[in-house]
Amino acid sequence: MPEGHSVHRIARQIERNFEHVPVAVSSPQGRFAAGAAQLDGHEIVQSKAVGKQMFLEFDHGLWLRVHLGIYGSWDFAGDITTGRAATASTTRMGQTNQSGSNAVDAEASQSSIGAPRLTRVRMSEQEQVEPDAEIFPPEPVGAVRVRLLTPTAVADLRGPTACEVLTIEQVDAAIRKLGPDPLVDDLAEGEERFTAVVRKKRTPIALLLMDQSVVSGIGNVYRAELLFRARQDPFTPGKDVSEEVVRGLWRDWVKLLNIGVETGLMLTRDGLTPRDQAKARRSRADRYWVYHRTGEPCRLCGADIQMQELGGRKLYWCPVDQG
DNA sequence: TGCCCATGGTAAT
DNA sequence: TTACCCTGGGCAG
Repeated sequence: MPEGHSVHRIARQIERNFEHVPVAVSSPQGRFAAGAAQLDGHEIVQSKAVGKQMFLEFDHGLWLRVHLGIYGSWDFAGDITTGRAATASTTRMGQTNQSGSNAVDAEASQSSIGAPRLTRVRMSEQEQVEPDAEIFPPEPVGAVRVRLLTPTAVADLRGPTACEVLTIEQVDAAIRKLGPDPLVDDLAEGEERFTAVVRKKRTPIALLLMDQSVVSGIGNVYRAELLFRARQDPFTPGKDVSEEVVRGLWRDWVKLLNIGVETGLMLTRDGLTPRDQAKARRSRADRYWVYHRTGEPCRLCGADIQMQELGGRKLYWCPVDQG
C-alpha cells in the first residue's frame, strides 16, 4: 500500500534512529522468532530502500528484507528524530491519514523545547505524528512481527507481506530483479534501462508501470496519475508508446518520487494556487487527477473518469484526454 | 458498530 | 488462480 516514496522515508527514519547502536530484535507476535534471534543484539550499519522494499544490513553480514504489502506499517516511538528536529514522541509511518498532515509538518509544530518526551510516528502511505504520554518502551499493539529496540527508540513492524533474513548474495539477487529506482540508480542510466525495456514489450503501458522489474516503486496511485499527466492511453502497448513519452514518464516519476519523499504525500497535481495546493494536501478527494475518481468529471475536460480492472488492479483514466 | 475495501506481493494450489 | 497478511479508513445503518 505504501508506494516507493514512503519506503524511502521509512529507511531514512531507521537510518536516523537505529544505526550504529546495538538493537534488541524480537518478534512479539512470534512469527518471526527464528529470524529475530539471528539479528538480536547486532548493530544496523546500513538502511536502504529500493522501490517498495527495504533492506537493513547488520554488523555481522546478515540483512533484514521487508516488504509492507498492502497494509503493513512501521510504528516508531521514543526519542525519534524525524529529520528536522529532535523530539521525543511516537511516530507512526504507515496507513492513510485523512487529515493529510505528515510527520515533518506535525513535528515542526511541536518541536519546541519542553515538548512531550514521547513521539509516535506511523509510517505507511502517509504519516502521523502524535505526542504520546506512554511509558517507554510502549507495549506492542496488535500483531507486531518485528520489534527493533534501542535504549531510546523503538520500531514496530506489523502486517508485512515479506519479512526475512538474507545473506548479501540473496540481497543482491533480490535487487537485481528490480527495475531502476530514481533514488538508487543513476538517473540517465535508469532512463535508458526503462526506455529500452518498455519499447520492446507488447504489454500495455499501464501494466508495465506497475511491473517492479521494469521500474521500481510505482504503485496504483502513481501509475494512474503519471499516465494522466502524460495524457497517455493506458492500454497502448509499450512498444507503441513514443520514445519521447516513455522518457517523459521516467522523468515525471523522478519528479513525483522526490516530491513524495520530501512531503510524505503523493502530490501529483502541480500548478495549483496555494489555496488549492493546501486543499490537495488536506483531502484525498482533491488530491488526484484520476485516481479513485470513477464517474467524476475530469478536472480538465469534464468527461467521466473511467475505471476498469487490469491485471487484478483498478485502473483509472480520462477517456478523452488519454484517448 | 460492523462491513467493505485498499497505495501488493508471496506462496500454496 | 486463490488465499493470505490481519490493519485502518470510509461508510452504511
